Amino acid sequence: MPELPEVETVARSLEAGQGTGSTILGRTIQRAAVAWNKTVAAPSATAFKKRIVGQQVTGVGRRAKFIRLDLSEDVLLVHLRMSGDLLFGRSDSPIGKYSRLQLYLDDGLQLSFDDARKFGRVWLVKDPEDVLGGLGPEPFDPALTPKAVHGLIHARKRQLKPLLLDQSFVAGLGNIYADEALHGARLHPLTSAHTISAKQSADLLAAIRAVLKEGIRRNGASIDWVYRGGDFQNHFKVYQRTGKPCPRCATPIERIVVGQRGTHFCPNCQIAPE
DNA sequence: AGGGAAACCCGAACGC
DNA sequence: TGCGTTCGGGTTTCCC
Repeated sequence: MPELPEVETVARSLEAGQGTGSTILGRTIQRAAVAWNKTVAAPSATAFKKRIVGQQVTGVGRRAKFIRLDLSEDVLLVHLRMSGDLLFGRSDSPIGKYSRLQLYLDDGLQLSFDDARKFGRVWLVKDPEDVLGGLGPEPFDPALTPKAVHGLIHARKRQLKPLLLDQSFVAGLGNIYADEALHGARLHPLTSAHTISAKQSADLLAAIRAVLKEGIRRNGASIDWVYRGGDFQNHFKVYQRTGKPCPRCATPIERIVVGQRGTHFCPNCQIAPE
């Protein structure tokens, strides 16, 4: 077994089944501790613990913003929301101030779900579709051709920004990536979906993929005081850059609120709808 | 169908 | 220094 640091952020390595992901595979959950009841989506922390103990990790993966651990009987789904973190380390590591759930594995290993703001949730379900069923396609799904995307967008009479955040439309975009993608495609966040051209739909799809790729390459964004190791926040073009020059045309970035969400855009590159 | 608002949280950043 | 207030992230739920 590879030498382990005390704790290690696990989310990134799970999808590929590399590193921590492969280290977890095959291990059995010996004991579970729930430090914040609401972290466990349902039905109760006691039932959750009773059910998960004894199960073996048979697979790891991701769907949209959910981390997925396949267990021998059930599937454990983890949503980090804003401030959540999944940490892997030795079971004798001190329990963090914000630890909400600990899973003790064999061989002295521990998987811990930490979350300062208590927004994150975990689900233990027989059928992951109970939780994931409503999600739209993955942005990198090959079936999502420019033509298919244009068909989907054109069918919607909705502002682009809330549409991109709608997980049932396309799964996996958050506020940062929606703003950055719209800037990349030179589309104004308030544009009605059904008014955009096929070319613009294709540009939007390309921009979504480009922004996600860059975010992944930079290990994600560490915003606020929540540090997770990534540095994408130093490369935002519009997000949280109100008043600063657009990297494309130097016009000051503006901030508006759309669907209760802070929305950043360049008023010159991203032309407002009539 | 789409939009708006509130609720869930709490550390940080602000105003006084 | 120490209060009180506001903010924002993702999602669900409810209401117009």
